[in-house]
Amino acid sequence: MSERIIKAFKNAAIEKKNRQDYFNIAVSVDCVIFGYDNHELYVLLMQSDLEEFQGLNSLLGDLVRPSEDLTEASFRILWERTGLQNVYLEQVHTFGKVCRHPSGRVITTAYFSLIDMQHQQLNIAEHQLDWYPVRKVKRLAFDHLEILQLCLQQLQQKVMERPVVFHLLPPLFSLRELQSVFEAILGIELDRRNFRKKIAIKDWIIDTNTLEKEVNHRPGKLYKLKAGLVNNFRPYQ
Amino acid sequence: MSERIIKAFKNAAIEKKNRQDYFNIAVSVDCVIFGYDNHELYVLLMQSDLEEFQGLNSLLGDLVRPSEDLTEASFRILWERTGLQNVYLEQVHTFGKVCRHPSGRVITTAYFSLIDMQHQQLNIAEHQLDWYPVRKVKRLAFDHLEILQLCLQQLQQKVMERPVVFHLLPPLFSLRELQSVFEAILGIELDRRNFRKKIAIKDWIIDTNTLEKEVNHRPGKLYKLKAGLVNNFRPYQ
DNA sequence: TCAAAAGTGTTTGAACTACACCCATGT
DNA sequence: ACATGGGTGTAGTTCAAACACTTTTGA
Repeated sequence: MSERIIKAFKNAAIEKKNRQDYFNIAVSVDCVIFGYDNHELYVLLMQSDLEEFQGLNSLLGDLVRPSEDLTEASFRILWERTGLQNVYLEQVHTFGKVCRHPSGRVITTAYFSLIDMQHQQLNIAEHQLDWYPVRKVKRLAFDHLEILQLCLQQLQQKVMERPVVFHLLPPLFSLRELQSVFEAILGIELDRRNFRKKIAIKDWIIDTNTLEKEVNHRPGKLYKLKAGLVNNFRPYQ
Repeated sequence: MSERIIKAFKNAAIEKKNRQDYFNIAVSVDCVIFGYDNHELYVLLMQSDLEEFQGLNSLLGDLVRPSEDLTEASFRILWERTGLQNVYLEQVHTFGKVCRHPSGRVITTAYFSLIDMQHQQLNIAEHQLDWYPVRKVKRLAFDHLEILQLCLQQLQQKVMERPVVFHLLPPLFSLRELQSVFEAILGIELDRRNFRKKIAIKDWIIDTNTLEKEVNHRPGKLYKLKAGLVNNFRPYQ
């Protein structure tokens, strides 16, 4: 099998290499799991158990098994570490520097994921996971800080173009909450009236004719995401 | 070394796997090399030498060596197959389906590249390469058609935002040529006056105070790309 | 009645679209 | 002189930003 792969690539002016050489790269995926709560964007991190990175946090990642697709591996990691299924995942970039992992050659494909951290029950304690405000994350193991930053940047770029933020919110949400999510992601304040106009134009949400409850001010209308706008299991664009 | 990698990933609820299992994924890169000539966008393809895909073309790709970065691998392929150096490369996506390669498990990271096909001398004949109009490519080996389409889409999305098209042109070019490149990439016609206004606003190019020569009509002014706008060797965004 | 957030419209400048005529050069 | 593309401006429209007051509810 693997001899076939090497043969299949023999065509160019490459040197002959033996099996050992070509199958010496491990493949992993790392998931940047974003959550939102109370005007703040969070990322789910675990404690690195690598001695080189003692005391540092890292993203949730794992080696990809030969029998699973890259996306399957990401869904598996989310499932194994958090118990979540049916989450939104989007591939961002593959990091392939020779020395990015201290134990050997590992390339990793980064995905970001958006989840409703208030209403999904995570097995957080069980796996030593914790939510950290993205703003405050200054150091991570490996090149994970770089990965986090690129995923955030990607999220920022897409957030106004496509209806993705709704994965961070419960099924029913107020416009105030929605605006707050945008502000947390973009790191800027938005004008309420202009924001509402923009959202109205996008035609992403539906007025449910219900109101917020248990809130000590005038309750806002609750909206829901329009059906059919999101493909959860779309591995790319 | 590789035992260390497996150990390094032991933390989660993964099953113990032996080395064989984890190092059974090969890693390759595939390059979508775009060129422009005479109102048409081209892509550089080679004949697939895999029996499963006899008669079909494929992108230029190769296995990544354990000792080289992912980007280095792409530059190497470009260099080995075309003799080109210093080209513009941008990572697009990593394709990781289990069955995408008939000979075994190979994940591949796709890059696109933009080169000035009129003025760069390629070793085309030597490697059975050829330029094909992107519009006309209907079938390719592996999942390479999908890769090509995604790269084109990415190029289309970026082309108005960032000064990348200039890599498809010689150092000096007329506005007519520039517009033509945009039209070829986007597959639409543009209004000349509006296009010029838009480009003027971007502040990407400089009037060189020279004129086209050997043209049987009124010669256009020649422009050049403003210095400092492009990082060639930027592996992502 | 107060605090806190909900809800709502108008004005201005910038950018985008559509569109037509004269100009410079080679043959 | 003519054919070919080079070069330019204006009017109408759409989009983004700035900005303030009234309303509803709970305490």
